[in-house]
Amino acid sequence: MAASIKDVARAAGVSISTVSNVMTGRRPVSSELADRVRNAIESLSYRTNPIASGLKSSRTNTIGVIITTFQSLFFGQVLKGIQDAVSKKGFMVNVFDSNNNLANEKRYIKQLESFMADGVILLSLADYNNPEDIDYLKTIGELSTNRKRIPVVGLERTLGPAGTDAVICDNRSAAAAVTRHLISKGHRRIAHIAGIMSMEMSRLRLQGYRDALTEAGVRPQNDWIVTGDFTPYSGYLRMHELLKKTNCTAVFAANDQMAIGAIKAIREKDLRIPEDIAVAGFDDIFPDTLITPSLTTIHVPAYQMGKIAANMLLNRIDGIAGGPGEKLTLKTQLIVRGSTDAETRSAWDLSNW
Amino acid sequence: MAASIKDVARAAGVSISTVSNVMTGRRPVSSELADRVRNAIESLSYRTNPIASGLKSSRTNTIGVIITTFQSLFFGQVLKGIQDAVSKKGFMVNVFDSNNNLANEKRYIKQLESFMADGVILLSLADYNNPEDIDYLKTIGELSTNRKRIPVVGLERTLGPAGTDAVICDNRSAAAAVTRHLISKGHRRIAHIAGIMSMEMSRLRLQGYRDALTEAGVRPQNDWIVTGDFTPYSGYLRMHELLKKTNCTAVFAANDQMAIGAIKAIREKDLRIPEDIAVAGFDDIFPDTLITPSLTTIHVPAYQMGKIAANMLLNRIDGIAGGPGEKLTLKTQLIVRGSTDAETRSAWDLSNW
DNA sequence: TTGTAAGCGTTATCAG
DNA sequence: CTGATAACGCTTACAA
Repeated sequence: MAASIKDVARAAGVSISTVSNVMTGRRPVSSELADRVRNAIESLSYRTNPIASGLKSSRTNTIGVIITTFQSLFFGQVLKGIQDAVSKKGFMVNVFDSNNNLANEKRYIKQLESFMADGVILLSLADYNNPEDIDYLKTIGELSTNRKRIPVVGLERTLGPAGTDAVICDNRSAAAAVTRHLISKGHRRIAHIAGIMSMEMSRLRLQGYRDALTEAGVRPQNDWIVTGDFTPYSGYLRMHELLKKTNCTAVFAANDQMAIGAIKAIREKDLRIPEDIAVAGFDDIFPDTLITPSLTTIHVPAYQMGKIAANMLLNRIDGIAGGPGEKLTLKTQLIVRGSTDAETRSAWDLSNW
Repeated sequence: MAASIKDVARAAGVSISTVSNVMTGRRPVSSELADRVRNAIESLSYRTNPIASGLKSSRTNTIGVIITTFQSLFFGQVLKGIQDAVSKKGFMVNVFDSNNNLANEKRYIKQLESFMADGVILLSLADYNNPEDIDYLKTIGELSTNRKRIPVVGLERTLGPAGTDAVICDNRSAAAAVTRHLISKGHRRIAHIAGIMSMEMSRLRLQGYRDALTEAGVRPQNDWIVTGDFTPYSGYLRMHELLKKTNCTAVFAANDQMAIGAIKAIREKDLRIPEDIAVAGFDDIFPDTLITPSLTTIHVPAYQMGKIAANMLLNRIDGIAGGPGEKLTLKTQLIVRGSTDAETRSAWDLSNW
């Protein structure tokens, strides 16, 4: 059985509060007693029991992370960033995969709440254009202001008007940039494979696509816009639809995985990329440079996003950050590769995977 | 503030023990009182506080998972399997990335221990050929038998002679199989890019490679064997070395990521694959079919591995499984693709990522 | 500066 | 079957 604070107190011949004070440093202890306590701690190899401590102080040194799927290279990077940031501070990470299902997300939030997680990083599926979800989002907002105070940081979206922290990237303008790039290559009939539409991120990317087309005097046809679920296979299926219904010369997918699926579909029709159809994605995941042709995309600093989200959260937890929610927008960057520009050749990028 | 058991007891006009008994079902309660309690629970939306409960019962409903890196597609799949298995039972998963560093692994184990995790799934870096690590491995073994009883399941390796549970794949015979395949293609001078040698998995794969060569009457030269760290970049660097030092016509890398790095190096020398040099890997991660040529490999059922490991662990936790450690070996399968066989053409596999 | 003691929300052991 | 009550290991007023 592991030694408890009592054992240490007995061994050092002091009271348990003195031991506690040595451990936490919250109150001064004379150097003589402190030494005795430290010796006892050492020889009993005592460590405070975080469960007991948590019961009293409502602190678990655990943060929850809820993402929509582990099967995403993008979130793998984000998770890594989070882990790196919090593990230095001795926090543990409880990960959950909502599997793109809001019911799961809600369940996990409750679990985290009753588990007294110290904070949550959340990629929410709730939609504040949907009346049904509004209550839930309000609940999330209250988590931060409650007596229990579980700060929440949103990933890739704000969590409602209440204004909790969030770290996002400029989806709309980035989507416009990549669409503009397609236009600059002479394309006019540009299709879009959108992501899950209950996610704001997807709507913003669609919006940016529209912006750029409108700007160029092109009226996007309804036919040009199809909706996937961010998986490669959905990109593949939707692309086959587009090939049947439209005569587009370019397609912009809301993420790289769908773009890669789209490329497969295009290939099956023996069309050349980019000569017959140009393809662009969003995220910049490592397979982009492995495929031929390599994929034009928007680089999103996923690792940084995780790291920053974690640091925002830690600041809230420590009470360093106060006041209203902060929204941090990360810079993205257009990366032109062979799928839109036959001249460009890029080597396999082997770093970071 | 969330309702506590006291609030429920007061609202229902019963004692807290009765409430507890209704919650846990550990002792019978008259239907009348049970109803009153259930109503109170409902209207106060009471959930037992797992922290407090854990303090008393030494149960946290949390399992720890320590892997060597998140940056691996392989472990992403494993994690998904674990998550799927345990979340049904209401367990949370604490993930840690040891970053291929034994010191981190040890630290995380301690953290998990004092956190009273109910169990641990561990891909350990400790080496029981290394005297320094033996004590640590003994500690791991004791974790399961201690008074605290934290069962541990090993991933990809057994955890020492003590014999805790483990789920592995038949690394040695699979490595022999892939090497034999290379031999059957007419290769004699076959190089090997080994993994981190403190990991048993790496040694077994090397062993299998030797087995097959010996069997074919080929004496592997020392030059032919180099050591990487499982990253693509290390495969790239080691392959360049091999190209300089040897005149091998084939290379077997201990995992796919290194194999892909090797392919890049081979390409840079303007050599053809598989005509000039054939390449094979191990794991079967999804990028294998995205690259050209696609990569011959050993399919390891990563998701299953995670799921099975989790179920073994849950059985230990529930006390269903008793007795000595069980070692489960998963079947692997040789997958021949274009990197060793010019005739073979495989399409992009879009499933499961 | 130090010690005593009252909880935190449960579970488990007793009597009743 | 039910209800007091004592732990579990710690933090934190409050007293000394």
